[in-house]
Amino acid sequence: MNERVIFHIDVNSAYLSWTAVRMLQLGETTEDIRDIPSIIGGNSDERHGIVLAKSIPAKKYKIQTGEPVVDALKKCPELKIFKPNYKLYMESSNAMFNLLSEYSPKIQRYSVDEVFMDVSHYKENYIEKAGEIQDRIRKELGFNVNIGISTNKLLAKMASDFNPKNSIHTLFQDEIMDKMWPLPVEDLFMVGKVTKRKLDKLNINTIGELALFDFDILENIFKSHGKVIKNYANGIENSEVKKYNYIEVKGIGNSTTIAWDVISKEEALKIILSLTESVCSRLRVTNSLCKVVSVSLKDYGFNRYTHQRTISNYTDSTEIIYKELTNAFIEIWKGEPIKQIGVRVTKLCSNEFFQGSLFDDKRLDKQKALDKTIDNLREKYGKNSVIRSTFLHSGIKAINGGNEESDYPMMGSIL
DNA sequence: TCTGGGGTCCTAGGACCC
DNA sequence: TCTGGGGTCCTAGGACCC
Repeated sequence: MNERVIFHIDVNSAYLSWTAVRMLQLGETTEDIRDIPSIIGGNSDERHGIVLAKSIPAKKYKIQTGEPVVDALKKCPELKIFKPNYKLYMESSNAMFNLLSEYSPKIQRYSVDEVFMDVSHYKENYIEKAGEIQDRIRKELGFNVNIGISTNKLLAKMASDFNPKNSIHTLFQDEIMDKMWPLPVEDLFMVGKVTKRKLDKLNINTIGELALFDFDILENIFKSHGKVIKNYANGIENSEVKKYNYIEVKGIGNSTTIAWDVISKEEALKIILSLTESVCSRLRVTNSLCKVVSVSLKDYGFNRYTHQRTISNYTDSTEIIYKELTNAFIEIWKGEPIKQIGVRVTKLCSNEFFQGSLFDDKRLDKQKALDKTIDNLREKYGKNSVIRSTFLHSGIKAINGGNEESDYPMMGSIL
């Protein structure tokens, strides 16, 4: 079998870079926010905003992705904060994807700012091509990317994480020992906080130590995950670069953290309804139906619990799904103050097989027509053009959530 | 440090069937 | 009646990713 050549392209501080480029393009500023301490922060007006992306100067103040905006400001009072703009990110991501598509038909969007591509057809000149891609993205789109190169997706991804930023790195099989094995074990893809803690106990500190560790012991402790990380540490991974539109979405969900204590059933149900509205409209936009609905709650101790219910028939009806979620909520809520509420639908299928006979029921037909009409109005006049009267003066957003990023499927845990 | 929001996959236990 | 073993489905929770 011929060896493959895989690229992993990763945008350097994507959200911040894209915001910087747009501001310069619009002439809003002559200052490049990549050169000053700056962050993209979520919902800084509410209490729960966190840092989504940071500039390199901000990094010098030890500001970290994921930490509360409030804390970041303490570390650097002159920090400039910008709101996230997911529409812009999708546009930027699309522009990069289109450019990259010129180089290979086997191209997989892994997340909003990461792409895998199989470029095995560039036999000898792949390094040159990587340089060309990097230059073109910088000149035509205005931002920097890292490119990792190897024979499989895992190694390409590990390589694109290497420093410095804005660079091209290879990580072929014969380079694993030198370039990957000395790294701390938590740098390995799929080694998170919990796995790291267990590896500590085994005195496994580097990727190399994991690679050489006894397999039976790992399998005993980590079950199937043991095999995954042992293989990854040895650079073994052979999944295909999947054309992204072939991957189906497994579930659709939205959740929200509430700025106040939710202690009444009525209030909680209103929030659930607002989340249901956005989940169901996403369901209908993708021509999908669902069979399982679940509600998840987080209390103030940050304990999360979920409850799911199976519906007798596949549906995309806001009314039916909301009714099931209401029941699910009543069944689990213990009456304690709630900090976060989430709604999710799974067991999806395409609606094309369900048109006609199954919807002979006149009442269902009517509901379907109503949902469709509302979707159309919202698309035409904005999502708040039609809102339920229950939300008037409630202080709760009529439609909560949505996901501009999910116009394409997201990543899975297996590359 | 006091923690957003979107996902996927895996596991274990219970229900139910043959 | 109180006993097998295998298979599948459902549900809750946990771990990981961006």
